[in-house]
Amino acid sequence: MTTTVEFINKLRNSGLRPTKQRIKICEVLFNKETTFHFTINDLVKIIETESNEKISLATVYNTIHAFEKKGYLKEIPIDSNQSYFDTNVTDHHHFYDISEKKLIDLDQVDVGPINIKKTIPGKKIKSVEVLVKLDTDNQ
Amino acid sequence: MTTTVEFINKLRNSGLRPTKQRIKICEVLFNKETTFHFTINDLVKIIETESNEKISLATVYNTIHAFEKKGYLKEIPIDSNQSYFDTNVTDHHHFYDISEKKLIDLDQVDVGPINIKKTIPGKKIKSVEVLVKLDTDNQ
DNA sequence: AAATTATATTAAAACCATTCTAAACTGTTG
DNA sequence: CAACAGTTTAGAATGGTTTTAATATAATTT
Repeated sequence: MTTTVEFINKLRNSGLRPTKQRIKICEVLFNKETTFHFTINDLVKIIETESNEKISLATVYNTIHAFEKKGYLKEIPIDSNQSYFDTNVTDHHHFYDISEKKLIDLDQVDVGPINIKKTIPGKKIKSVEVLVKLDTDNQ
Repeated sequence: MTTTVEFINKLRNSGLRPTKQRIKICEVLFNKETTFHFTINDLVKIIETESNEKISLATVYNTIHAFEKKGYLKEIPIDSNQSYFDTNVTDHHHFYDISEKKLIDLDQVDVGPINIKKTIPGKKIKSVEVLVKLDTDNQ
């Protein structure tokens, strides 16, 4: 079970003071049984439904960005005008269901090892992400 | 050498009439020795510099979307609020240089075969894209 | 615990890539 | 030439994200 103390640690590690709003964000993000994908709008809706209180967009963006920077969240690259985030920060990949605009986790095992054979001088690889786009299969 | 006739074909295939503006877009996109990556803003700048005439954003977006739909261009998924396109429509992948915000092609050979072992009922794979993010290597 | 300082929250405004709109324009056809 | 269909355009609208500046809260100092 995740405790409030852990949330406070995550916040402090991210350079943020533990406030009521931020702890609420933590509860929504990190107190679930499974990891999940979300947009900022999704998140705001969940928070406001669960807590029956409004939260400012600025606070949410602030906190999410700090968490992402620290590695407590991952942003998933999709060619969309909306950012998708993942509370699953282990190394893995994604299906993207185009028609439903939904993400589905793809374990590393389901993709196999990827060995990038090209290098760029002065640059090092930070991440390798595979995005598999899915279409409806109308045979 | 690419000719105007080919541009007209591409346009007609994409359901667009060949107009002066659209042919200009084709010249910028398809009359280069190498393929390249661009944002809409990049493209507009190139067009206006090369032709010394203004072009409307709406025209550019229209044309680019029609080409993308038809497969004459590819959109590259990056976690950004800006869309990146590629005139290289062969199957390949990308490096993304985070600090310079630049894309670099990664041939399939440089990545190796990717075999997705998971399937989703009723869905078929439309594309498999690998994005390798690069950081500055300050040992 | 009060006072002080530093940081957070907020609503609203600003920003900016993209899309939409409605009027003017172009080209084609009868 | 008139009528029609599709095109271009500037500017407005949209929508996700960021910034702002006033107010509130948390942390630190006394």
